[in-house]
Amino acid sequence: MRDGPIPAATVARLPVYLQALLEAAEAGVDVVASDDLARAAGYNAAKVRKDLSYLGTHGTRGVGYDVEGLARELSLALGLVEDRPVVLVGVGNLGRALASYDGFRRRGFRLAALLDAAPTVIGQEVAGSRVRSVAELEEVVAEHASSLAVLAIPAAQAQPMVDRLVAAGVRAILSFVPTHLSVPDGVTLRRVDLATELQILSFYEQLVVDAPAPTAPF
Amino acid sequence: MRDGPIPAATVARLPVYLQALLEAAEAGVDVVASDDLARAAGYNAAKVRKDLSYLGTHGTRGVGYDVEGLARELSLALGLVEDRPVVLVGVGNLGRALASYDGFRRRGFRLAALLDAAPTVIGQEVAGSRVRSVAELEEVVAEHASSLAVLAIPAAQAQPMVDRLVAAGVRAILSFVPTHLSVPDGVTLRRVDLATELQILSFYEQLVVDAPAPTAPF
DNA sequence: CGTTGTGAAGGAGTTCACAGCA
DNA sequence: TGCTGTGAACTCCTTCACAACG
Repeated sequence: MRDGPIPAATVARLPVYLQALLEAAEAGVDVVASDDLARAAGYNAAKVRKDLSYLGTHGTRGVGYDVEGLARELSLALGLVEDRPVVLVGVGNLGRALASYDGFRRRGFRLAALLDAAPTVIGQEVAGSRVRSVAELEEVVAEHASSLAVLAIPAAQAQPMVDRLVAAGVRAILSFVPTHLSVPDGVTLRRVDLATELQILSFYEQLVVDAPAPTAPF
Repeated sequence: MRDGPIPAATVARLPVYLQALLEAAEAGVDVVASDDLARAAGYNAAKVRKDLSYLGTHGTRGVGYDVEGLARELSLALGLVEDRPVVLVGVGNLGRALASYDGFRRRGFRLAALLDAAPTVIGQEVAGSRVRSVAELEEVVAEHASSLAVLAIPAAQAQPMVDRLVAAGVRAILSFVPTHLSVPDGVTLRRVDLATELQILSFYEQLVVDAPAPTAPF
């Protein structure tokens, strides 16, 4: 079981397992077999067991995993012990949406501050918070002890902003900026690019149309 | 070079290359070496060359790749020859944001229709379109010949909606629903879960804090 | 008996390293 | 000479298959 670090591919699945477990708990289930969890998460049983084995988790042979206990272990592994303050930089269309999106709140994150550079936006009330000036970034990060930031600003201003966030103490950034951004070692950046996702889908959609029918002679 | 299908990992990077090439073109560059492209996209030169080789692309040895030509080839490979009509299902907080997000438009997609189930939302003007009833889904898909859909509705209604979209002729779905959804063979579904992304970041952020400093006793 | 936990096998993706060509 | 294109080596991830065990 435990030896080196948890593989990145496994880490990316842990939140999915957690979500599936919370749904199971909601439905009154209190034990799940790896196969049940696999079905709910969209993977397969072997993968589920291997993934969970990295946590040193113990299910019960012949029975399965305790839903509540496993959910607790996953939350702990992910560092979700309390509501984590997140700073959102960029309150344009997308930023505004993210601010209103209650999925963050429901899954353990609190948007502690909204920042923007535009004078017309600063001072506005968005999703129950007053937008502050990005000039106050360093104070805001310190004030809330935020180590997570969400970035939704234009590409041109993004790299300097990343550098400022890192200098201010942010250790992980979720970027919606459609450009490569560099961070130093010890800081994690994940990029979500919505148009890229559609383009990937476009590739496969088009493939299916072009390809010969895989089966059946009509 | 070309043999079997293009690896999924490569497909997921093609839009990133395309984006980098468009930026280069914007900046007046007309030839890039694999190393330049790698730097711009955040990968490495060997990966770039191997990826492009699957397209049967030919750069010029000793010189590099023609920016405009390669961008055209990538667009073609991705099926981005024209503005593709996309149907958005779910005009809540997130859906509203997606509707207003101009990244889709700028990168070759047109939100052809916005659909929702809530009577209070139907008929509203959102991002310049009138929201239509989800009851009209089948007509709307046929009308615009949309093969792509974006799904931003609550988890509870999601699977039946996926089934309806597929039955109506949609071949690729970008889902923001935080649950596993099944699609038949020949239909592609990509899931983007914003809270999951933050949870993954949380894991790494917390790791760094717990780990001993990797170098230098400062 | 049923399900976990895990070595071992297999497959996918990445990187190396260099021959081939402009 | 410089950079592409690509087999081969390597690393990472997934799946198999079964012993271990409640």
